[in-house]
Amino acid sequence: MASDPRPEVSLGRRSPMATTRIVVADRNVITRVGIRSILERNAGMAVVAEATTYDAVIDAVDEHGPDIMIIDLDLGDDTTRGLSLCEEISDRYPATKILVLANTLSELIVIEALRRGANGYLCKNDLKSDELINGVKAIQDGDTVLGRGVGSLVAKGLGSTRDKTEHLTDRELDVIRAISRGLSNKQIAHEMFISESTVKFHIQNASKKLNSHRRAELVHRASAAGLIT
Amino acid sequence: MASDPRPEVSLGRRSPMATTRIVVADRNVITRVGIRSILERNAGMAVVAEATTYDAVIDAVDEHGPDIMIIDLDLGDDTTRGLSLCEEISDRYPATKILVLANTLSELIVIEALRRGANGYLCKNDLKSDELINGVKAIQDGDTVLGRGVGSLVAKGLGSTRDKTEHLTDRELDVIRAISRGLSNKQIAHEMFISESTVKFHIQNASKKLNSHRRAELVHRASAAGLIT
DNA sequence: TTTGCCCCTATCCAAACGGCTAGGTGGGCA
DNA sequence: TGCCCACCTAGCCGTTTGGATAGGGGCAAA
Repeated sequence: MASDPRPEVSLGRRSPMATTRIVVADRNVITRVGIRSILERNAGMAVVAEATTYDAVIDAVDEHGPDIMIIDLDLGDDTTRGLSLCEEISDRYPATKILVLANTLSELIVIEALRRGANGYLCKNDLKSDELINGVKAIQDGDTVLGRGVGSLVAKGLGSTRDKTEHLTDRELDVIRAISRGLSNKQIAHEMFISESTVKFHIQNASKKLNSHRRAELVHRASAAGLIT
Repeated sequence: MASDPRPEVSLGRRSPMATTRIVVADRNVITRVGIRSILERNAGMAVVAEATTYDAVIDAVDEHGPDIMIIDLDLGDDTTRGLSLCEEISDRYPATKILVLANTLSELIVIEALRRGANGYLCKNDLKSDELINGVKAIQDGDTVLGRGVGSLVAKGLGSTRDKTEHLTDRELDVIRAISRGLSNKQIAHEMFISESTVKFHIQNASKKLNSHRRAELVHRASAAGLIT
């Protein structure tokens, strides 16, 4: 809990004696405790609050105005809300840097997160302790940090996917979710009160965006991207 | 690679009142550190080793013969190997209890894990610290522990799904993976050196087992069950 | 006001799919 | 030895798709 004040070297560019105040948002205790332990082994970092829901994140930031916000986008059942959260925080508290700490690596999400104000994106899997610590430091220094694999993924997709990816629209997502439940176009049309043609239209558009040619692939990609559950 | 930066306490031989010796297997440092912190806040529990790969788990168990093995099935890219691991450990070291600590809640995986020798299944999401600690204690006492939500899920599925679920066979999984890549039956047939009929055959069988009627749904269910990535 | 996006609809056709029945092979286990 | 099971193949038929093309209406930002 209490950070042990080990006199570490490299106070770097930051002003001496300044503690980096961090808020951690993750629905998973184990992860929260883990992050806290790793960071607080490091002089000058203190986790001042933990949050487990979207609303709690807002409250925590309001209350503590932290230097860094470490957040797992997947707090509830909807990653999209996590993204909005990035936007809201970076709008209202430009001084608070945001580090996304994700379970999965998805190009779509990375790009969206960065567009909405995230300053870094690390993937929990195979992350090393010092990568986390250095990432936090770098972000505080104003850098943008993309973890191993993340950077290349984004770079690779910048030319090709980025322009056409953007978002899937709400209707497109609805349709994909319906497809994942095994419904036919006719059934989806009936359920959504639209014509079968429209269903096909949405599917075609979503397919172009996710670069797939079969509904099964579409579902898989959307699923892998965390867009559907 | 280099494991934890904290010095381990070696306690010599196990005395009657000895500590519970625990091995933690998870590819995620944050999680490993978190589990260690939570457990070691508790007198009488010591994490004696950490492992990040399937092979390392075997080595660790060989070397330490722990009382409890806490494992995330999803160590590599193949959950199935995690399941085999449960089987191997519980065969070779019946005294070592196995607690599965999963990211996702999947009926199929829970049942498989239990059948293969796991003594408990907790879901990391929304898990509380004391649930973890109490779970470990209960398992050491010989109980089987199913976390909140897990138990009811299994119970609900016992009559319906269990008999027909069984396993998907290797070929069935191969086919599903191919489908998720957007391949047509013809393409899959070509890729797997079998006839289109056979592809359809595997799909039909897999569909019955996962109770789906459309390949898109099949992919989604397999994906949700962690059977494909 | 123009532009752009999202949403909706339509029709056409070849290809793919699902659901079925009815077989054949080889390995492992009782 | 016989049975079970994973695996493989075949053909049929109606339905569902993918892909393309060609529109119209509404709403908001530029």
